[in-house]
Amino acid sequence: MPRARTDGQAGRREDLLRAAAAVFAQHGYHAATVAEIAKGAQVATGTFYLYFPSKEQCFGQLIARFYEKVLVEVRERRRGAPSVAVKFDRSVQAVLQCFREERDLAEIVLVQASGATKVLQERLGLIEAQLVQLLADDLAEAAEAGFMPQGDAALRAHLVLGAMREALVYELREATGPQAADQEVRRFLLGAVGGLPTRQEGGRISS
Amino acid sequence: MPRARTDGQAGRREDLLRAAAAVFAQHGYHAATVAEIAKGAQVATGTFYLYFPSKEQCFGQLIARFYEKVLVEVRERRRGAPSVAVKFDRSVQAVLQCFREERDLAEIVLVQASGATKVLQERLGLIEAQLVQLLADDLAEAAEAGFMPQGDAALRAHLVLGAMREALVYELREATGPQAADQEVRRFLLGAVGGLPTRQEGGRISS
Amino acid sequence: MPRARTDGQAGRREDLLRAAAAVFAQHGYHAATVAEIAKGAQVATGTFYLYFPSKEQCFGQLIARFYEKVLVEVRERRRGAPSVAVKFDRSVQAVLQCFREERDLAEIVLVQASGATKVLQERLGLIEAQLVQLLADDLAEAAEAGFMPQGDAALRAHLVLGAMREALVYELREATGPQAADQEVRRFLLGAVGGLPTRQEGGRISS
Amino acid sequence: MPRARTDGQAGRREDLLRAAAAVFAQHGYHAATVAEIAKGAQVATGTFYLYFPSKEQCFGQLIARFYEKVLVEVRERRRGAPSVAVKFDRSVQAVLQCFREERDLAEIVLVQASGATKVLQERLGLIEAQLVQLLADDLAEAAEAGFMPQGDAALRAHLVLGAMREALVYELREATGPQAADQEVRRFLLGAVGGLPTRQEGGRISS
DNA sequence: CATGAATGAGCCTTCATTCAT
DNA sequence: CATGAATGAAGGCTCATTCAT
Repeated sequence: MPRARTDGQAGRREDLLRAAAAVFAQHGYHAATVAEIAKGAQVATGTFYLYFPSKEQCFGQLIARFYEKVLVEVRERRRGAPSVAVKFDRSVQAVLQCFREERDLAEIVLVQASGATKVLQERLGLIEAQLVQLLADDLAEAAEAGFMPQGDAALRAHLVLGAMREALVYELREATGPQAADQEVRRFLLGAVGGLPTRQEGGRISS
Repeated sequence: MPRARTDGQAGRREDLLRAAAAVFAQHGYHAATVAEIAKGAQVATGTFYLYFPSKEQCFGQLIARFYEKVLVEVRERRRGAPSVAVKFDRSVQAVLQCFREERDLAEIVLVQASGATKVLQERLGLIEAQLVQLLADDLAEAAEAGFMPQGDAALRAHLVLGAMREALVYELREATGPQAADQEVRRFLLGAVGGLPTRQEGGRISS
Repeated sequence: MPRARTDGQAGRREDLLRAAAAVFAQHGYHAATVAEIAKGAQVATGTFYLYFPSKEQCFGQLIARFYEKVLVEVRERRRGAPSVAVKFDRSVQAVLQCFREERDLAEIVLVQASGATKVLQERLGLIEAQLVQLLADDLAEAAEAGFMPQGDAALRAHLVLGAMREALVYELREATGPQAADQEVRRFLLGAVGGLPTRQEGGRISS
Repeated sequence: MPRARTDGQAGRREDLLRAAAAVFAQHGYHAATVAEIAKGAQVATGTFYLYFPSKEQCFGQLIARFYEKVLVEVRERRRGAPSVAVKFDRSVQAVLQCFREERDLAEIVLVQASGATKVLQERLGLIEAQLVQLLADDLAEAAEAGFMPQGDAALRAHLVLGAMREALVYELREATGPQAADQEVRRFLLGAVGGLPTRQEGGRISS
């Protein structure tokens, strides 16, 4: 019996994804049960399987969907940047912002994902690699331009990502005000990366 | 029938911890089974429970034991450092080294731990906090001394830790030569942290 | 939205029965899903229940309809047979022919039916009993006439049916030419039954 | 907690097989639940999986074990038969006897097996093929010797098997006295197969 | 101390059936 | 009549944990 949706317009699928995000974020991949997700979306257990082939795929789609949105946002923001430094800085800002806007998904991607299936981890790895690539390109370009010594750009990109990840987790855990953090993180990363000059961006970076 | 231990002197407990590290590292917390751990230690399943109250506790002890060893090593290395910068640099080096020496435990602490129980995550968080504290103290001191702008030292410490974590994971995954990476990571972090002068340490940092 | 029927005149019900026969034949009673049957008939799942009270009943009707057609055919062919032997032989031929004409239904009745519900098995048993009865009557009559020793005619009829069943299944599986098989089966059964003389029927039996 | 076995000597595995045979025989493959089998063997559900990898495999082993015993018995009985006819007759008798001795397994192999998985059906088919082969060899030999017209020996063997199967099912259902049936079936089959002379065997066959 | 067979709660997943549209 | 999304009971299977030996 197809019970009418409480909500006006959004679909069952969205309800389920929302509920899934909440449950996965709170309990982690394994402790989360399909039953609870379904309950959170106010549907029967079986309904979950009308929209997702499995719990694993649901988790995977949640991650993919979000991370791809991040990538889109990052690429958008980078467009037309006047310099490598700005491009890099904007990428960082875009990532931070995206994650901040979605607490549950941030928790899932940053913390819980590693506890999931191997398949899932690989899937996430593939997407993450794209972001790493963008950052690595910038860093390679910057090194080329003499802003920093030559070196393993990929490793550097990972370092940047790692720092951002931890910053976000820190915010998630400590509920620190994002604005203050933002400045810190950007300064930290720009410094780490060789003191690239980005004076004109957002103004406040120039310490 | 108490089967004679293969090894000369170490105890059952150590066998089990070793086996547990291997199994947890390979499969992650959830996919690891007590049966496989016991098998790896050449003991019966029940024997596992003679040495650990539960799978969860076993995992916890594994993490705690290792991370505390890291802390000890870090504190040791910091003793008698001529400056904040050196103290900080030495801390970073100590951490990197410790994790590199124990691939399985590194994998567990850095990657698999987040997939475990909430209890376990909190336990790990508590220990990690001590390391963060050390780094944060250094960074606060450095800021005090004018080496870098004042700011949220704890956040900065987390950034440092995040970068290190990712560097190690990168090494774990890509099997990069550690030595090259080491230089990169140290330079990255020292740059990030304000260009602290550490010329005399290890020599090779001066780009 | 009542989608127009593809076929010219036959009803939804027939479409469903046809689709059901195909699906049941391919997957067996349990592995067959109502959804797939409906899909095969190009109808919505719910529509299935407009024509059948349940999956079980659908299967039952499929069997009953077909087997009753077999009975009708058998009775028809027996009419006016010059002797018991001919009557018997004609019955056998009729059964073989009917099953051969409907591969799907043959598969269902001969092979898949036994995997179904108890209720269904009983239902099939009841119908089958009618065919057994005809054969048993012939055999009893033949014994009466001295063509074969007295004995359990019902058992003999079952033996005949069993042999026919297996012959058909053999054909179904091995895709043997039916014509050759036909001779074998008839000879086998007539021999088994006491060498009843049926020279004039179909001609080719006389070895 | 390993509860002591009630029975004196037989193993858990046997208990489970016995219980499984009973449950499968009564309900068929699909309607049978592992829970009920376990209950029948007075063990917990999980215990079932200590002895069988799956419900499907359990069913498969049940069938295989029994049918192979049948084959062994048949081969044994055939040894040293003075003629093809006797060899054939003994085979039939051996099969009938084996099935009669194990009602549950007979029900499973003869009736319920076709409702099971495709994998299982193939497995059964493979074993059955061996029995068919033996019979086919006899029939080919008999044809060679001129006792019956040349023809498709494999088909004939299937006919024989089909008749036997149905006879057994008939007995299973009607609870007829086996002794009377035995004579009928043997006479039926020997007649079917060309009136092979087996006077000396069991004496009573000579009609 | 050691063993390992046994336990049983718990979870993912399927699918016949219903009913609001 | 037709639709097909929704339901939810039911069952196979896993594995941390226990305990009689």
